[in-house]
Amino acid sequence: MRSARAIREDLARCILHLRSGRADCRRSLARLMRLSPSTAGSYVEQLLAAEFIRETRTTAAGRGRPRRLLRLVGTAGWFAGVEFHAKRIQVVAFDFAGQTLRSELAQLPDAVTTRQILNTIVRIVGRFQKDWTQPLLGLGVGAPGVVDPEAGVARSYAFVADWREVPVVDRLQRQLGVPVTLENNLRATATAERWFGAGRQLADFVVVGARTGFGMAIVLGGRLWTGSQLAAGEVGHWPTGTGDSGQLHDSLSAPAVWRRLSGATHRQRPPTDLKKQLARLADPGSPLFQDVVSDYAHFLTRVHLLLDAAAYLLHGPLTALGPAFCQAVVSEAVRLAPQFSHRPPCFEPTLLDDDAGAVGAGCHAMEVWQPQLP
Amino acid sequence: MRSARAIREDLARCILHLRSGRADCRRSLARLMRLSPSTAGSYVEQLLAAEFIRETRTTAAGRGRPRRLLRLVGTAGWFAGVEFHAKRIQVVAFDFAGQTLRSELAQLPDAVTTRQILNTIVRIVGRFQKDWTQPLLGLGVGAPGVVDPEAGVARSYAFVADWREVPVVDRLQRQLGVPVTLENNLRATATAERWFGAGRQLADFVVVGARTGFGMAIVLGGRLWTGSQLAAGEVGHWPTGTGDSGQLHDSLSAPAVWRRLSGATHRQRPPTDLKKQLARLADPGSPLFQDVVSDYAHFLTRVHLLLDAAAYLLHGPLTALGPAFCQAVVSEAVRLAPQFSHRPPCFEPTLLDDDAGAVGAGCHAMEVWQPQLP
DNA sequence: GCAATAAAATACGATATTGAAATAAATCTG
DNA sequence: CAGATTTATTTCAATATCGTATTTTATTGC
Repeated sequence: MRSARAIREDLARCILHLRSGRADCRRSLARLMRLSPSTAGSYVEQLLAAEFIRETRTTAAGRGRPRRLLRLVGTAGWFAGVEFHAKRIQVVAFDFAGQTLRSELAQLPDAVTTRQILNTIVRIVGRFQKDWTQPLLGLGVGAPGVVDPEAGVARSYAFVADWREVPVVDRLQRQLGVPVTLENNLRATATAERWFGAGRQLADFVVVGARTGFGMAIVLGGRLWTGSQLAAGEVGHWPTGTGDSGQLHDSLSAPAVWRRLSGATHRQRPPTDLKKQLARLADPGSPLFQDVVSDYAHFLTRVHLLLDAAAYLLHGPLTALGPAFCQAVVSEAVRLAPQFSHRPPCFEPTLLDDDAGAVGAGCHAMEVWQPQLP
Repeated sequence: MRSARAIREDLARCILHLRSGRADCRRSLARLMRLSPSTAGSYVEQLLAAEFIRETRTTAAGRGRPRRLLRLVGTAGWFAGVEFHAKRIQVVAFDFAGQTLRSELAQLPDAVTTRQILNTIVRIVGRFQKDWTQPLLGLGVGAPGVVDPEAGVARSYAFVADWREVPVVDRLQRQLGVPVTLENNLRATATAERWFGAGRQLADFVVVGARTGFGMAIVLGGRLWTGSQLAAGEVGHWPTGTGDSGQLHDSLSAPAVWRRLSGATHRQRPPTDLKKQLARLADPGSPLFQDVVSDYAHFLTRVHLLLDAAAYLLHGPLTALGPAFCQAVVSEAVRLAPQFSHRPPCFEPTLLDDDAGAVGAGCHAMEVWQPQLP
């Protein structure tokens, strides 16, 4: 016999493999999970009985007996994902099969409070719940700043005054009555990449997040690395140059790049349509542009020499600078570290939308969900 | 039923837990491996029958029934570990319980060839084998340069002319008739830290290797990170400053630091007793010393902001500069990144000896070994 | 000294997973 | 088109692991 918990875990893993497309029939499940074909068959039978999955047609591709394709039943339930920062809150919902159902973006008032943020989450998700007859299976939250996923507590975030030691999971779980997971928003973005973006093919990659600040989320061997003090990827504080003048935040964040390209002063606020403005300012020939490229290349070179990840995915407004920007950065990196020439680092703008953080947060909820069987 | 392979793996894990001291009785084994008490008992019974472990006395610590302590039988066999670079080769042997049996250091001739290196390994290990009646259970090799552990092939190493695509594992396995593992020598050092050094308590740490070159080995979540192109930790190629002048090799490696402290020119060869010379040159008050400290602090700050590892362990001749050096680096790092002040990065000289690389290589062999039961 | 308490190890029936062989369903081959 | 080949699934007896209850062996308190 095996513990009921272990079996639930295995069944949940089956579902994750089917949802990701890594497996699509009994045999591929068996191969992926190192199970015997008979065990995979028995698991599938249970999941079929519980109506979590359904057998679609059998497709004959190639020689032997065709596979009996398995697909998740979308109507078995849905997951919600929330991501926010001081100014706005993004909520998405997708069904059991991973299909997006809804997406909602709400602006937050100036000087927003912790209370207001949590209430907004509850209100929007509650509305989704009311509009949907199927059960909400889990909610994932991607919060800015320092976040402790294990404890379910958001530790700190500079841009919301009273956001300190917020027991997000406890609070939302109580109010919504569903399992809640918490993760840093940039790391949630990395999870979205792993499920729906370039990370589907990659075991290890880095998300480079250039927004208000500048940070990184690191996935190595398929696992999100949060750091021993929950502070991995805080490269925005890297000192620039050898002196102790500024930090990378001041030169590589989205507002900083906008200022550098537009010639705006530090006092000028970045425009609300930052992406559009950046797209307009992108001129690969200009020395200002090349300065930015050079700084990014120095950064990329160092990170790639240290981590040797398979890909570096750029998120945030700077994607508006286009693939030419990333290509220029890679070229410059190869110049800085000639040994890269053999296989240059893969630094690319993300293919995901702006709701990637919310989607990724929902993915976290999806990853921890487990079926409850009779 | 379970596959014989899966059971062998579980039994091997039992032995690793017992050797590391994480477990010392049936119950603690069950807890660590998430087994039922009865299963743990049955495993222990098998290992006792095969004489891999032995029951020592029962110690009563605390209330309830005292644990029946389990210990590995040292005479069940032994492991060998080899580490080398262009100039010397280090071989160690330790028994099944992890006790060091022998250690041998051999100098290599100038312009040494691949053939000579492999022959030397075979000769020394063969001699060990002849002197020892118990069976050699595995040999681990820690090779310099780029190494592919999965393929068992050493890809390249600049300082041995014909060291390119060397099938180390194949070759040695054939000649010695025992399982052979291969790893980069600095990463092997990290494995030694994990088994016998500061890494015993740590799930994630970084080995900073300042020798002829300057590099890092990264352990995250207990797993050695080799990089997607086998090139993780090659920070020696980091460009220094924002210009494109030199790289960290030129300022942080052991010979470089010796030159900086002693005022020697680039043409002067570092002395053979580098450690002694460095110990003599260590003067925390001197501006030369503080320059080195500053450069190390810049490096540590960046790495710690990126990785947030629990510890950074300095290996190589620079340990002769004493703990004062590391403390100075940490102080300077805290000055560069004030957010560290709350919990400064742990940067310390290793407590292991110079044979750490060889020991770690042997640990790799130990980790992959599996019992063969009737 | 004798219950009460506590922790570790063992006993044993129940059962989930396994390996090997059988079966199923397609393509390929001559 | 029949048989060989290939791949996927199912069958079924064998058994390793589990959960629970029980036993063992110590300390503690009265």
